[in-house]
Amino acid sequence: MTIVTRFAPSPTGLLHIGGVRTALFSWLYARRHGGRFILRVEDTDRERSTEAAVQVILDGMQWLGLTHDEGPYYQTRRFDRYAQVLQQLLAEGKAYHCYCSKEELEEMRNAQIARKEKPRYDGRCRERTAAVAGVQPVVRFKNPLDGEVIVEDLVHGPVVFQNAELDDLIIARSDGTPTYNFCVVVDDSDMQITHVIRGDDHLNNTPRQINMLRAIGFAPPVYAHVAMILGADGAKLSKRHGAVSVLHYREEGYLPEALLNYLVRLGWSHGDQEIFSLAELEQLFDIADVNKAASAFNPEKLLWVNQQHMMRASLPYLAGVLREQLQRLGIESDDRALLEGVVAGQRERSKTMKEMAQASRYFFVADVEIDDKTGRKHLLGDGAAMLVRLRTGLADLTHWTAPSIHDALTAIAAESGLGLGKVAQPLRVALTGTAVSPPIDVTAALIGRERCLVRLDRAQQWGAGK
RNA sequence: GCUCCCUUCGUCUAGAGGCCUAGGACAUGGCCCUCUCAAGGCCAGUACACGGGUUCGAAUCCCGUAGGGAGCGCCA
Repeated sequence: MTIVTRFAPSPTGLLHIGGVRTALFSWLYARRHGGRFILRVEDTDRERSTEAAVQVILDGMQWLGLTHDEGPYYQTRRFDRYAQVLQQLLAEGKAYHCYCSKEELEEMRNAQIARKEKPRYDGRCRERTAAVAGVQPVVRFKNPLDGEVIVEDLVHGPVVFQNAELDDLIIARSDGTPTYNFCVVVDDSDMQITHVIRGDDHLNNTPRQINMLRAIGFAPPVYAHVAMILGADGAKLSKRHGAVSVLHYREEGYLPEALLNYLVRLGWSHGDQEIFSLAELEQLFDIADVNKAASAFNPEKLLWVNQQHMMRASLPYLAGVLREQLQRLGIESDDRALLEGVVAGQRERSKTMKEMAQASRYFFVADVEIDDKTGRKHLLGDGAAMLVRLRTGLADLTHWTAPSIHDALTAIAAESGLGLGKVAQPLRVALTGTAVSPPIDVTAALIGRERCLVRLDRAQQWGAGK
């Protein structure tokens, strides 16, 4: 049997990390078993669905590399099919028209709540044979009155529901449009979904869906309800901490494989391993190993995972990402050698690619601006004298490479009777304008002889002006 | 209120009766390395929600309690 999974977001809000994680689980599960992964957009709520939200889903999935094998399907384009199944259910007596007014239903609910009962439709229109004049009826599914439904859940194990707890839910509104639970059932059956992996807020809907699936003659799929992701403070995820569009993480300089790695570790693990490539996950991931409990989103760990991936990724790949991040800062560069050199020098001191770009301006611009406080500390007095020595010592270097620059600097330090720090810091400030950069020899090599000498001159001028 | 779900360090997790005086990771503190900042290495502190059972033995099994979450829409 071919495994078929699906990701079925509704384009009413943002595609955030919670949705991404269930998408990842579905995608991984299909990959792992050589199955198919379907993308289905549940846009039946025409009031709240937006084109922009659909685009974020599509762009986000593409950025993450969670490619679908089928779709995207849109529920709004399948209304004919839903109507067809609806007619079939009505004809077979498995669904019925309900003429109850909203006021009547409201009254019923209030009475039940007053009696401390679970509010539910009592089925009063079940046996009605005649239409009520002037009322456009809704259609309700005839749920079994007794017996039980067992949801075979891959993460929770079997979960038992009594049919008596369930009521006859509305599957078509009075305007004829189908509702969520009904569409899902028709789609899952038509698309021959074998494994439904979704948030556990749907666990309670599952027995109803199973009953409907059976009514239309489809063997229910296997379910896996995964817990939601909580905010860093343990409260429900909100815009404050992470409920932002997944594309936000791209802007912030996270690598997609790192985000995925972080997300998969929320509720899943493989021994003591923390860092996984996508290829490894395809081999190792199993939905049955996913935890039942909700987990909190930890931004610090995401940062760490991101850096781990940065330190493992290929230079050409990261150079491309750095180039994009620099563009966001208004810096253009097509110098692949420079970009790769900067990545190699900066990746162990940057948590994100955005941070790397921000800390690497001096490699790409013509001139640097010397931070006043830093300059005063390193470029005046002994520092000023060192600038002179550096200028003469570096000007005639035969080869402008990190090793030869390093040799020249240690020679200057030795003959001055100073530590390397007294030599490197003035140079660093002169070249970068700041007190922080990759190893000074590497930094100088990347900036190049011409710009280095110019910057040394400028630094001297800067000091003279103080 | 009713139904369902969940509960190991601050956080993510390992743990499927003895290997647990509970392991790893992030974060935190200290030390080492060191031209800055990092990265890396070493060390430290901190957890089985609570109460009963079952058992020679329980984080692991059972039952309660407490706490948290979800659902109960002509929303998805």
